[in-house]
Amino acid sequence: MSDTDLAAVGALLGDPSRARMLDSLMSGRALAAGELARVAGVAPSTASEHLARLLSGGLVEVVAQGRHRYYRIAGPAVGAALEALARVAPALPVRTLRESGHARALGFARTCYDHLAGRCGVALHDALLEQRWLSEAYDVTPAGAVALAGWGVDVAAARGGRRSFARPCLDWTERRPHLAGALAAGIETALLERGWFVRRSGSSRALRLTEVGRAGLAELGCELTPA
Amino acid sequence: MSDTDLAAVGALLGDPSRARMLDSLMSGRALAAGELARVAGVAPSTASEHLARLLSGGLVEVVAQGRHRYYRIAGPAVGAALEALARVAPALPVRTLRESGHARALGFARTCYDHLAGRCGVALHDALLEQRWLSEAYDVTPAGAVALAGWGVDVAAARGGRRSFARPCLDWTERRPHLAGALAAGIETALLERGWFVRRSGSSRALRLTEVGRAGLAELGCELTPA
DNA sequence: CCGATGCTTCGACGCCGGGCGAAGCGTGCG
DNA sequence: CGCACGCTTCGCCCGGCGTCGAAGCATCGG
Repeated sequence: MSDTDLAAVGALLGDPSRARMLDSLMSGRALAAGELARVAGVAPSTASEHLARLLSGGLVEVVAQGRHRYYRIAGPAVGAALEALARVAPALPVRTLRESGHARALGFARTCYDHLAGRCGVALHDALLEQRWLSEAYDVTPAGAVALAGWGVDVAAARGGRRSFARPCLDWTERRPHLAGALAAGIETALLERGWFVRRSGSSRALRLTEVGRAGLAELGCELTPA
Repeated sequence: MSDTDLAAVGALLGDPSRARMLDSLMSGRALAAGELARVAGVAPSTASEHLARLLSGGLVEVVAQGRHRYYRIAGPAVGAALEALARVAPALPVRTLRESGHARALGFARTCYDHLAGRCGVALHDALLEQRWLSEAYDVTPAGAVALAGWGVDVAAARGGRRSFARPCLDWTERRPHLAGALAAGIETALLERGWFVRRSGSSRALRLTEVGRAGLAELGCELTPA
């Protein structure tokens, strides 16, 4: 009847527990089954069944390490689909102060699969173009190559893979583009490495901008409202 | 707990009946509730409930016309999400000869939300670049503007909207890009208008290449295996 | 080796939601 | 004006799936 089984993958995403797990994994990190059980708020046994389903559905992949099994998003296509879906999903009404704080933090800086998003992500995107580190065709300029290398970004490696090098990705909170693609992933890694951002404890995707990071972004000409 | 309600959208897509409805609507056309009930294979009452859910979830919108209510995909963002999801969804094992024929037809030519996809879509994409109607940055060249105007494509209108003008979109059967965006939608409309393609009866998305269309594509340098 | 830890499998339970037919409501045709 | 038609709402049934705890397997530490 149908060509692809849209319903099957939809059903996988349709369960709140599984959705929370996937949302956590959208940080780009691989998480152990136990941690995923905790973020989903279910018993380990329940989480295990969910993960088995996600696995056989091809949405996540697993790597066994010792007595832990680490799960992660199966590939860029899955990440892209989740991004696209999140853009459609309506924002939940904010209920508690805690959630409100969390939402504000997400709007300011978060990871989007494996790259930087939120107001910081958009600001960085704009700055990279403004400073001509990136051309309008989203290619790295000679000046940009030097500067990015100074940040510890391996531009050549980002260009190597099959994954798209760099592209704009519409930010679902800002409604303006941030940078996505292999290069964006490399930049994200480098900025975490350099301590410009740290992952907020207790939240899977929210990031905190450090003083070092704020100074670094300011040097690029990024204007950021405090938080 | 969560920022967006991924699960809510997923649950909407997770039901086979709703998925079939959405798949039909991915043709870009608006369909009446009764037709959607038929393609989903459920009673009108059941279909009505599904449509009410899709409506309140913001995935479809409705326009009342006489005693019919026509439903269609709510917007480009929803279409993009469904496309991205279809790329993740595994192809179902083909069970019947009829389905096999259908699958072959889909692989050859189909609509992807509102533009041309499948082998024909990829061939057209390649030809547009090859003939330099489109630049490598996916902008229409002067020669392309003239030629497309001859097809009846309103290039200026496509450029006007907020929607992206033209961009590559990875084809999930060919694993090579076809053309998407406002321009692609205009081209699709023009080619249907000119009778290069006709919608296959009984299938929502599959297209049949006419003799006129085959000749036209050949003139562009498209090489197409028979079917 | 034996216990602790992390994860999965199994069995049982409960509930949500998809299914239908009948009835209600609005529109269009004769 | 009244019947026919398209669609939705309502009440009901039932199957599927998410949930947990207990038990079964691996791996690591002593």
